[in-house]
Amino acid sequence: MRIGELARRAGISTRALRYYEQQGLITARRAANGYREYGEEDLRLVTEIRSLLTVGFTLEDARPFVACLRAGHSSGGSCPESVAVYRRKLAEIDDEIRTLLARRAEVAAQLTTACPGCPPREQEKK
Amino acid sequence: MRIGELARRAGISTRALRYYEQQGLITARRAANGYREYGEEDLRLVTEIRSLLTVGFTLEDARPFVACLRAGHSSGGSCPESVAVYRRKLAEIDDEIRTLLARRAEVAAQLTTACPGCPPREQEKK
DNA sequence: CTTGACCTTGACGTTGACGTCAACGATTAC
DNA sequence: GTAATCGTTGACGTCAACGTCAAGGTCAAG
Repeated sequence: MRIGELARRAGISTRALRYYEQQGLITARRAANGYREYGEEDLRLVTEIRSLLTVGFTLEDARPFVACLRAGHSSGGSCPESVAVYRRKLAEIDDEIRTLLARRAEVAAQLTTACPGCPPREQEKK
Repeated sequence: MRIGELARRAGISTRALRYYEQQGLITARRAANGYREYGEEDLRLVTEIRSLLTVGFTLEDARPFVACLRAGHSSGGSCPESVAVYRRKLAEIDDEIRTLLARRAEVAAQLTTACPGCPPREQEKK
């Protein structure tokens, strides 16, 4: 399939696909006229990249997952490099959560200080 | 005082001060030679801006606080516009926290799916 | 007089993942 | 043949809060 079809099926733009290729995440063989030609396995790669991006991974983070899939593994996350990225990401997310909780407390404190009558408006915990 | 001294006392760069001025957050009278001249109240403004930025506010968010201080209030957060920003920020922070918690769960789930033997490594709740 | 420390206004670089032209060739439909 | 729809490679724009030159003026000390 060509780039337009892959883009539609993956739900992204052709620009994004060319960008991924430029970043070395995916490759495409070329038809005689210079058009990019993709197979089903490329859709798989793009899908993996997308799902990683939507949970906050960078393209750089996605590299080992793509490599894992291309190495023949059924899951992009089953290689040790991918697992390492998972762990690092979890740590990063935990850090951000802690930072945000601290900020929230700080802002709430400033609000009650500056405006003693204002209701605190508790956050519901899940 | 001139820009260098204000920068030192506020703990920021002169570039940042010029940037704040360019964004209309602070103003400076000019000496005969063109140098910016600041007073103690400007240090107060800059300090307010800084403390807001460090808790995740944008310069745009800081505007009403600066206006509040310049209007003569002892606290930048005691004006209704500032309180509105406080509330909006709290909502934004809560949103981000929720998003991050969802992401964390998602990533943890993917990790255990891709690597069933890997220890979950629980996050400590505070 | 000249160094050195300060100040001035531009103006480009940073970061990530693309969006959005521009200017052009290829293919298909009619 | 020609219009519509695809594809190609650049290359600049986006967003925030500055960092980092560049090229030059100002001022006190020695």
